[in-house]
Amino acid sequence: MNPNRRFKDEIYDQFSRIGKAVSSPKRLELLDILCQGERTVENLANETALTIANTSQHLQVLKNSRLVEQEKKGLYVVYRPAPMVCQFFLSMRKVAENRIAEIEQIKNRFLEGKKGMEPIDRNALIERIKNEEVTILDVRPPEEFMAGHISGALSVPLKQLEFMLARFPKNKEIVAYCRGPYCVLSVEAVELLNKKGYHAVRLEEGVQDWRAMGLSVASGE
Amino acid sequence: MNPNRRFKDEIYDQFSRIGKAVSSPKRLELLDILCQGERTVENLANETALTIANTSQHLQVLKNSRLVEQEKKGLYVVYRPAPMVCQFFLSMRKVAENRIAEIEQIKNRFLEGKKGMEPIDRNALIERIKNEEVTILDVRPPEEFMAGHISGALSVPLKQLEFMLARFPKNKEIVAYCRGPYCVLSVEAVELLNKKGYHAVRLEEGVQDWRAMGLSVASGE
DNA sequence: TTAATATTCAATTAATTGCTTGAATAATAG
DNA sequence: CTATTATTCAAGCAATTAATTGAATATTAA
Repeated sequence: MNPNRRFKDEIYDQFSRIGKAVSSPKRLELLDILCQGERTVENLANETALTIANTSQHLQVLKNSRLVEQEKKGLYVVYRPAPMVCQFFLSMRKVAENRIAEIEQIKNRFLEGKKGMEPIDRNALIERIKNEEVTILDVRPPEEFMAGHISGALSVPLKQLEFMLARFPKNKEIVAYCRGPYCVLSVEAVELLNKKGYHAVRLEEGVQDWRAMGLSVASGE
Repeated sequence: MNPNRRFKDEIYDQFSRIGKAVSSPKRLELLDILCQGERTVENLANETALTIANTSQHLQVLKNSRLVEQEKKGLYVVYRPAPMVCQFFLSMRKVAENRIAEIEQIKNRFLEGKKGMEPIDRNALIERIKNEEVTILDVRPPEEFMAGHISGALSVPLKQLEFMLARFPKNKEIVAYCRGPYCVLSVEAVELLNKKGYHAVRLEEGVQDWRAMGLSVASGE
């Protein structure tokens, strides 16, 4: 074969390894979760409703296409996204959200009839968050909060929200966020808060988005 | 099924449409070419060494995942990338280049023994281009030059290079570029120029990269 | 050592995909 | 109206892939 043709075939074949890795919905979900912080296989299997063996296989596909790295920690194997991968994922999500109309429809159908999920003036909300005019709750599991959270947010994992309700003044508005637009933790948090008489709204952005917008992110306690 | 689970499955399923579209090496090559400017099916088939029918099918996959748009112009159907798609492609290419070591190897093997292709000080070269200290040749087909080119470059399609040689002073260094690191037009141009006694080097960056670096791009004549 | 736990491996099945071939459609020119 | 050209459609084959199952491996704790 013509060496020029051969060269191109080989190069695009390598590029397609990345594409193949992100051509499976389950692997995309795994990547999305991993962008919140490293995880064990078992943990990822629970989050995604996959069997352990299947999760492991998907993770190995991701590893072979160099999108994730793996480290053995005692009895567990911990996976984490490779550098640049979360940016790439965001870029892919952006194309999908802008180009595929079905995504908006699915979101609307899911949020239909839920309180506090109505479209709001995003920029005004972000302004109020920056000015600390609202109480911000990070309702993800505590490890994820530790790995990185919106500056000024309180760690209130969804599971503990009900027990911690008393701490929040009823007259101050509450903004809950979690992993991003397709994570439902904050949806449930806002539902609960509104039922209990708080004025709560949901912030769709996750920490990754927040960082990508150039806003302040903290980590640790 | 649990509505939360169902929501996630539906969303990531939509995301994966983008991933599936870029999971085929041939579709990636098509996208890469389209990012240089719109093309007909026949033209794309020639560039990629695919049959017309097969090209058409790939283009329809790209269309169904909303990565390209189509317009009928007389007897021809013209395809072009949808907004944001070229940025996404660059982001994917960047991950691939940084994470997949085989790409560098394939490139080195291909360029092995060719003159003027040795690794050079990229930034110094770009500086000299910006300062117009070298003659810059855009060796792509003229339509692509029209659609966008590095400011100050001359359109010298590879096919006409031999006939236009006389125009260039032998004492001024020549820099040739084409579509990007995986396009071989500039490789062939540099080989020819060096054989004819010119001092020519290759710029790996294409117009897209040039623009992405914030440098000056012109279009038209 | 043995038992328990987390992960990976290997084999199987059903479904999907890429490519080829030849026919069908649509726009234009004579 | 007919012929030509560009593109798409439809059917079929070979190859690849996702998920399941049960067994194998590796690390730790008893």
